[in-house]
Amino acid sequence: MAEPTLTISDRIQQELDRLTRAERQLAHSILENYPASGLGPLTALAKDANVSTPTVARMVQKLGFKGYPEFQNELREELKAKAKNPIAKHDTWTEGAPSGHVLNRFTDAVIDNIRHTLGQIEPETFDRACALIADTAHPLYIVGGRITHTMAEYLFLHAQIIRPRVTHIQSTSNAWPHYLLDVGEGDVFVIFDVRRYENNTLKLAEMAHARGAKIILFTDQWRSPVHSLADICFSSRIVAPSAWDSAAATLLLVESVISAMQDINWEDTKDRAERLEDMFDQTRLFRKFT
Amino acid sequence: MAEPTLTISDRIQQELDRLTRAERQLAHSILENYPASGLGPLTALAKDANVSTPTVARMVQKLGFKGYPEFQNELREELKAKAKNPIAKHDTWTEGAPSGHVLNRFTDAVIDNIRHTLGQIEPETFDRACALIADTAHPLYIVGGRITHTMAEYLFLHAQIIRPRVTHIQSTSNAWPHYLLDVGEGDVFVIFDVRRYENNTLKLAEMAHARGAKIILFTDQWRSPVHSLADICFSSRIVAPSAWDSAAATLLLVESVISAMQDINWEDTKDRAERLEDMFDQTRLFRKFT
DNA sequence: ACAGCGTTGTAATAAATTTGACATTATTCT
DNA sequence: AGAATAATGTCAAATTTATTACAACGCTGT
Repeated sequence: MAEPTLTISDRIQQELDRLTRAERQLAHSILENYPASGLGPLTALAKDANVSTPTVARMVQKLGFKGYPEFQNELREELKAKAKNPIAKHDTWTEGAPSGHVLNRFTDAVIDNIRHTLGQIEPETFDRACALIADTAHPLYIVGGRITHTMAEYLFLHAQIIRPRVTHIQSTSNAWPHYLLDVGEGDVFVIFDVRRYENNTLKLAEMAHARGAKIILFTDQWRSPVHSLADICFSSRIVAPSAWDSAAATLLLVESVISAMQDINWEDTKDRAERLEDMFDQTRLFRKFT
Repeated sequence: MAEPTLTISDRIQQELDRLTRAERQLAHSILENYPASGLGPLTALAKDANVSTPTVARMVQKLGFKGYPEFQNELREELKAKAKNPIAKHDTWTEGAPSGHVLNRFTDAVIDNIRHTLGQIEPETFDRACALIADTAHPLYIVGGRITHTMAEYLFLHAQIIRPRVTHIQSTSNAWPHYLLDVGEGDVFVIFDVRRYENNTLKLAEMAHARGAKIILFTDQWRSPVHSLADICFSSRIVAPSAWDSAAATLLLVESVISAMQDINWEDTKDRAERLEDMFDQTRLFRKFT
């Protein structure tokens, strides 16, 4: 399908010469605040341009639309496309694969999720969360559920290098109450809970909250019930062309948190990472070369 | 005049908790294509969000507008203001954060990684890999290392729903040789191995290869030594503005594989997923509503 | 100057959108 | 488990909005 790629703005400018006096007046009024003015009621647009309503109706028909509503519809489509576009300039991500291929469809969805997720985050909130997570004055607990424990563990594995006193709890394990024994005022909990919200996770959050712990929640756009207990809540978009959800946007947030954490405690982190390297050397766990 | 500088989008997000189910559904629909969808007729918006028209009317009143037209009016004002604003907003992902903020820098890197990663994949190779992974005629083994076992487990958790005979092996566990006892000709191994390539993983791959297993490798752009044994190799870009690497592109591939797998075995998957739901219902592990 | 034609506005009509009243359904609390 | 309450949808009335018909105006050329 060959996209016209001709915006209404373009079309109006093209026709400008063929338009009559009142119509030109109107055209300029539309272009003045494009596309906002065209999206209001016909009456308002006419008054704005100091022309009569039928002039508006006639002009949109001259431009090839059946009526004003159809004209507005296309304006809105344009707006939608514009919002999507900055990133979607890639027709296909994988060369040689049709745009309907899983890889392309899935990647589109993930990029979209990322954009929406990031768009909803206030940088101050994010910074505050990172400061809390990086604060070594309080123990850090990381909690995940059935699927999300993978994200929790990913965070844990890195947090463990960056700072001491980090614990990973799986809410699906029935041993989780044990961990709460030592929890006190001001301890920090990072909790992951996405769709198919888990009862165990909620109970755990309630108990942690009752003990005065601060809760940072990573959830989806519909928000886990834990969010009412959370001090800070990040909701990622997780929709994907699949029977299951995508964790990609969540992972991006987690990795950003890790990156921010290490910047906060850089001296410590460097030191700890070096000591870790030494220990790895002694265990011969990794290959020295290649 | 003190401008509130609070966009409707902000206000909706702020109120999100106080909104009811149908209203939240609607709110998400508005934010999905913001502000385009809110500028159409109330009727269309309601249909889009699968709620009734009065729900829309009620919500905009809850947000403090006299009626839908007034709501639209403010949306248009917002749009005008945005268009007038000399700073082109959309070069940062998180509004309000400077382009040097971790979130923006990290996201840029991840999108770039995704682009590079996808650009190097041949769709035929990908399809072949998915066919192998989905083929229930052979057992499937999924192997991960120190950090990558989180990706391995993510794949495992989903693969387990989609097909039988899936096993997750952590190469860092010293029990991994046990798993190789039963491995035979044609078994399929999915192996994750990224920088700081692990000796255990390589040994495991060698033994699996010696037994005639097929190996599908997920590695980074520098390629794990396992790649010489692999039938299929995917290398993701993993560079990030951080002391550690980003797994986001790898996760995207994994999720795409999951999506493709389920399409291949859809009948089976559906059946298995339903049975799983039943079992979940019986365990009361998840919340039924909200 | 005035006939003719194209342009524009006024007013009435038709169509649509929005809002309000009420019944039904879901949820919460006891 | 059942009553009370809140949420949601259906339907109809009211309002707004778009369109059409027609009259007035102004320009152009003879």
